[in-house]
Amino acid sequence: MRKSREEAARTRERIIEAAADEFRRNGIETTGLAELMAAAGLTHGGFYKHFTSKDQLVAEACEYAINSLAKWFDATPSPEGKRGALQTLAAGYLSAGHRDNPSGGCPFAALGSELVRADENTRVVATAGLLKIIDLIAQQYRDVRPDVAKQRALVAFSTLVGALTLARLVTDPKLSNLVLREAARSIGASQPTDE
Amino acid sequence: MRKSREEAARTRERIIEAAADEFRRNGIETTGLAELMAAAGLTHGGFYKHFTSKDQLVAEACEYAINSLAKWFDATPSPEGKRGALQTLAAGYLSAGHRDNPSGGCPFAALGSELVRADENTRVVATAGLLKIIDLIAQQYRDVRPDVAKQRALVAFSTLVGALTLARLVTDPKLSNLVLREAARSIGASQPTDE
DNA sequence: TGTACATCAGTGAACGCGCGTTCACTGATGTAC
DNA sequence: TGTACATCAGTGAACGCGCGTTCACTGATGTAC
Repeated sequence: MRKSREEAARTRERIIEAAADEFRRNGIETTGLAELMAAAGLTHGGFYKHFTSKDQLVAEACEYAINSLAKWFDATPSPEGKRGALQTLAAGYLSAGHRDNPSGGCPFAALGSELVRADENTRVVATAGLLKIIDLIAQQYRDVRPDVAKQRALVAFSTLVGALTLARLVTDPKLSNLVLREAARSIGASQPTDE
Repeated sequence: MRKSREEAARTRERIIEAAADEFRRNGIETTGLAELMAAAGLTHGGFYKHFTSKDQLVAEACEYAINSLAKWFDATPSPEGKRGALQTLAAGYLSAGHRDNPSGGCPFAALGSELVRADENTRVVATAGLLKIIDLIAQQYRDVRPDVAKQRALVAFSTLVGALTLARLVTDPKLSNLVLREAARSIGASQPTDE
């Protein structure tokens, strides 16, 4: 039954990816290890060959999810049409697609209130990840001092996370769309277009 | 052992209050009924004399918590010193006290990502509650049309919820304070002072 | 107003269930000579 | 390069535990006459 080193490393990565998806879709506390290992195509017994505890996996899955978000933030902002880069970024984050598919999306929105109660290590990872994200957003605020850009980025990201969370929990689709639209508009307005 | 009708009604209310507190402090899925009933000074067996299921309690506790928030939003906004009513409201919501004591505070920030996965009835209650809160905030945007005020209130509340959530999950106290401060400043700036 | 009976709020033990974690086992992979 | 042995990734059963829920019971409250 033993697998080669490379295959084992790939398995480990597969568990992290499955965990990142399942946690964001279904919640951290609500997702069991058996369900998770099954999603990775394994039985639950092998889990502890790769991780020392669920908490360790939570931290690594959180890191993985934040890195995905950072990659997206880094790749997205090429201005399209009349929109500036920041508008494009906000529109993508606050899209119906992102709202309706938490699994591949922002872990701060999908897990925000759960992360508050997560163990120290996970919160340290989340803090470092947040700073990375803030830096990427801050780069979109040109023509202002770096510390001002960071301040604006913090506010913008707060609005993004809050709006996506509210848009997801609301049962009225029109209200949900309104939240997304207005938040996107407000962030777009905070930085004038290149026109 | 039987209690009078009034006492039973008071017990029911006590359970709801304890649940609203414990859920916000400890999470919905993470808080057991036994723990909850103990917090209300009862044994867990009696729970089903008052509620048909945990889900029903979740919905009622959520409603209770939102009503508390609405009362606070309704009572707070008397401008103090140089601040306008909206600034005062944002400063209170984004205070260190609120951040450090989720139990009596905003359920959208404390439970946001859990409410997304809550049962239909709870989300309906949360949606109605959100509309009430938005209306109260919108009243602070004078001199604009009501629909514009509602749009601004939605954005402002998104920022409040997102900022408080991020401020709570971060392990660095300075960063946490910065998030609160900048979000408060941005909301204050969206409506000029009365001066 | 007093008595007899029904009601039901609250207790505490018990239910099945799924959780995170452990463990004996399997057999392909890696290592030593 | 070939053989013998150690390693260890993955399996599947089992562990104790706490969960939401049920239930028989208690005894004060409420109701009927």
